[in-house]
Amino acid sequence: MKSPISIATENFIKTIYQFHRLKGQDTRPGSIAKELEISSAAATDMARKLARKDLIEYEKYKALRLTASGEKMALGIIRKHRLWETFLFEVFGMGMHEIHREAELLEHLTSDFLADRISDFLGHPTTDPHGDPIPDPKGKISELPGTVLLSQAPAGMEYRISRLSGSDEDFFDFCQTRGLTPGAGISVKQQLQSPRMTEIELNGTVLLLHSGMAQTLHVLPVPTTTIKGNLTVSQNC
Amino acid sequence: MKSPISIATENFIKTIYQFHRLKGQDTRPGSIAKELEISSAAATDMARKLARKDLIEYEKYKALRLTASGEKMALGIIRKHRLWETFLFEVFGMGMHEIHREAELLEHLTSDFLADRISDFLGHPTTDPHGDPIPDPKGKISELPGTVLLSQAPAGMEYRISRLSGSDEDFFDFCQTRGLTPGAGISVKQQLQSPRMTEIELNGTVLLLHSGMAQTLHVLPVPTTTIKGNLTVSQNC
DNA sequence: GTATATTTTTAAGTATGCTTAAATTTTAAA
DNA sequence: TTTAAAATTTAAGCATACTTAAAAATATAC
Repeated sequence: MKSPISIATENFIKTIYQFHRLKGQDTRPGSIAKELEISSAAATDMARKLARKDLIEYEKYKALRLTASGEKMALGIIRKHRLWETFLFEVFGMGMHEIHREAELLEHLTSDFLADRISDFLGHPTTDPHGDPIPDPKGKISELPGTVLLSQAPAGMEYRISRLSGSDEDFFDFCQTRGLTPGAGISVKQQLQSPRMTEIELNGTVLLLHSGMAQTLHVLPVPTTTIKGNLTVSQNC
Repeated sequence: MKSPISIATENFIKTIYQFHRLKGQDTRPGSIAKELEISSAAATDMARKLARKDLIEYEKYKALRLTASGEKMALGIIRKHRLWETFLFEVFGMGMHEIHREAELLEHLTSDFLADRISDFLGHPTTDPHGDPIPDPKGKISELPGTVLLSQAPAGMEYRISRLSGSDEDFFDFCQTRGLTPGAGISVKQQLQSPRMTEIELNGTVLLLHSGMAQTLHVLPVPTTTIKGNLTVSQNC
């Protein structure tokens, strides 16, 4: 009696994966609940149910952890999400905030078959427009080692933007007009405390970003040589 | 307190619309239940709930009828379904049985915004690959007047295929190899009784179709002149 | 280290969307 | 027209996915 997987379950599993692997955030029921805008009680309830289905390892009062099968499911959903984002961006020319909103829905009713057709059509891309890696059909994902949050990047070094993990329109408008796109080269001038801000330079312009912003930008340190101009080519080709 | 529309509700409303308007079939709870593979009790239950939301007019023991608002909803879903089918067929080159299966899912999580983007991309098509009309964004649909089921088409006349309303792979394979596509010209030779069959000719070949088959093919009588060859241009351009 | 605050869990309850079984109504047949 | 068959409705029940409120456990502050 294998019950079909619900959208609620998919979102729950996906959120645990993202909080754990991508953001290093804690994965206790309360955090997941906040993200999904449900009560903590509902999250605990869901955790116990999914533990019975062997998707989550659950111990009272502990953080939630995905099982191998739960992780595989998460990667399948993320694959569909990122393929849709890439598709809507490249083929329909939709904006960065729009593609996320639509992919958030489509990911749940997309068959593995269709996901593969989208991937074929796009020429099997390895990253989406935000710079996030797209898992392969088997759930293999090539995370870039060495990527750090801009807010935690040591000052006095050169970096390349690897990801924009925000989701609202203003954020992407700002990034686009300033040239903050995946692949762009920047240098971090200073990490300021109280208020926490990050001073960066790109294209000869100095930007002072507040911590919220600096936490949504992921960067990759660039070996040594000076960066000239704004490289728009992705580092993941 | 407007509750969000569920997939179950959308399928229920859509089925009533299709049974009523497209097939002339009866729309009592039992018929809808059979189509959706749920119990009659569940269908009655759903009908009463949707009547409270003013999507259905419900009287005990009577056929179900959509309200204006229910019909508008149905047309919105059908628009998304047919846009997706057209898209998957034309852009991804997917087969007729595959596009239906995928559109059946995607239609439920597609925003009006995205539907319009798909329509833009395709150049605002008016019919899908089955020959079915695509409702416009306001729910206006241009049903072709005079379309009849092949099983009910008087013999001794010329017709043009207007729709293939089947859904399984074998059906479409047969239609494709025989040239039975929307726009193709045929002539009906005889309507046989016991067993009910329809004898047609197309491309100089005589085909004897059983009633189940002849009920899934919709045709449009052609005025007078003889049809030469297989016209593949749709009549809805 | 104890008190307090926070978080998690349990408990009780609700709406949706189904099920099966029994009762009722309608339809069709003899 | 009375009866039998078929369909619909009602009733009781279940799983999912939530809610709020109270209880229990954990974490933090003094």
